[in-house]
Amino acid sequence: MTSLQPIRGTHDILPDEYPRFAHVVEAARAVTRLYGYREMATPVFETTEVFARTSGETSDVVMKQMYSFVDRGGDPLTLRPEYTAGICRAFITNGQQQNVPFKVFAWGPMFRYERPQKGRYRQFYQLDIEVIGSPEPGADVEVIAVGADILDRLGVLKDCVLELNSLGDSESRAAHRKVLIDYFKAHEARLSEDSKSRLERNPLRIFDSKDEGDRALLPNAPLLKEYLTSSAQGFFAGVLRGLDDMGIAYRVNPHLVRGLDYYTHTAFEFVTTNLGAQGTVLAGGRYDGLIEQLGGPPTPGIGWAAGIERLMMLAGAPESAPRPVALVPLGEAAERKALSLARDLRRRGIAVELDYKGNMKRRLQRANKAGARAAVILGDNELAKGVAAVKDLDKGEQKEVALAALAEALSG
RNA sequence: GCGAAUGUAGCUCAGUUGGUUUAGAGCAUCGGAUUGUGAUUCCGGGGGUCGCGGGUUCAAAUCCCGUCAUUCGCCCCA
Repeated sequence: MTSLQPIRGTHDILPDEYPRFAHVVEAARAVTRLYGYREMATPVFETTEVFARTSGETSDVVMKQMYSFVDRGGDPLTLRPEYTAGICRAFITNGQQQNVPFKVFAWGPMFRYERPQKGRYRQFYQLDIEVIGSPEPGADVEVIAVGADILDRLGVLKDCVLELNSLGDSESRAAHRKVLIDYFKAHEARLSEDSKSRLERNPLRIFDSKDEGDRALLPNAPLLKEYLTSSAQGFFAGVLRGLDDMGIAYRVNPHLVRGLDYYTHTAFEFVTTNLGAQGTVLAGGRYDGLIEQLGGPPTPGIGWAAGIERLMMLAGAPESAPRPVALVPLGEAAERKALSLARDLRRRGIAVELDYKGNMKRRLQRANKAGARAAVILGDNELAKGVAAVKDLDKGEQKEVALAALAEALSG
């Protein structure tokens, strides 16, 4: 099969659409810079181990969503399904322990083998920030604030709700997990099929279930928050206090869980109802054990990821690019003169459209379509006088300008 | 992985219960009216394996089966 169809779940970003994409990245870049984050990038693929070990062997991402393959050298590799693991790997292998807190911003394509639908692709783009090496609740607050500010800059914060929860430390989670499984096991017959499979995998997920039978069991189910150690409780209280101090609105959702196993303490997501079934716009949490799992020294971390396509769907159109001027030479002498003239104007920072062929009518039509603000008409008459006819394409007014004064006349 | 809907020109769509020998429209595109002036108008041109494959029929864009893709939902997630 040599079909030219794009791979399922992939999509092209054509020039008409790209400014919206760039607008999202620019907003994130600007805000993260204000908070002292530095931009970086990592490879789009890693050894499979990097993702398998960190995301959790039983997570959906590892079990069925990874694009994995064996390369010619026989190594098992995987296209990154998320950014955090790769950045942590980079932190370790580049010896950045001396650089904590390691505050970074990154963006790029991610790959997940899923059924595509609105706001969900197999190759999609994410924004990502991480703070590695800060164990304080203040880091959680800052990371959330960065997310809120980016959403605000894009004009979508007002359509989002920040939900958060504490997943506690590993001690809290282990204790709770045990009671929770016992509780649901006792009522296993009433659980939905989905929840039965969630039981061993990620019992917390059952709290999210939409199934009637599952929901009936929830009121009496043991809540994680009752099993939080006092230090975990204190940590979460610190995060909430910081959000209050910053004036960031939130809703504590005791049922909030994350899909990746490495999260501890704070888990949060900005959700919207404007995206159909894919309500999550920006989500993340703390992952204090992750670096150690990867083979690094015990190092805390926190971060989030946001789907660029989802943000594009919510955000308004960016400001349009500066309008060019169109050069319209008539005749061979003028066409030759136009080459150097166009280059000179461009060097002075003026965007110039210059067609390679066509009569005047044709070129003016193209100038119009290119959104040009003015046409610079250059024919034998003008050349002889050392001027150009500059036509304002909005007003329709035309006047003669000396070639030497052209750049100045067009800068205004 | 599961369920449902939809695939006709570059785009948006029409195509009546299968039946008028070349499958239509608008927009877009190209050319001309106007070889030195961009809205508009007028005239004309190009562009279609009717998603793909098979089947039923005298006859299929239309009915049936399969397949691929898209969309929506479930699962899950950004």
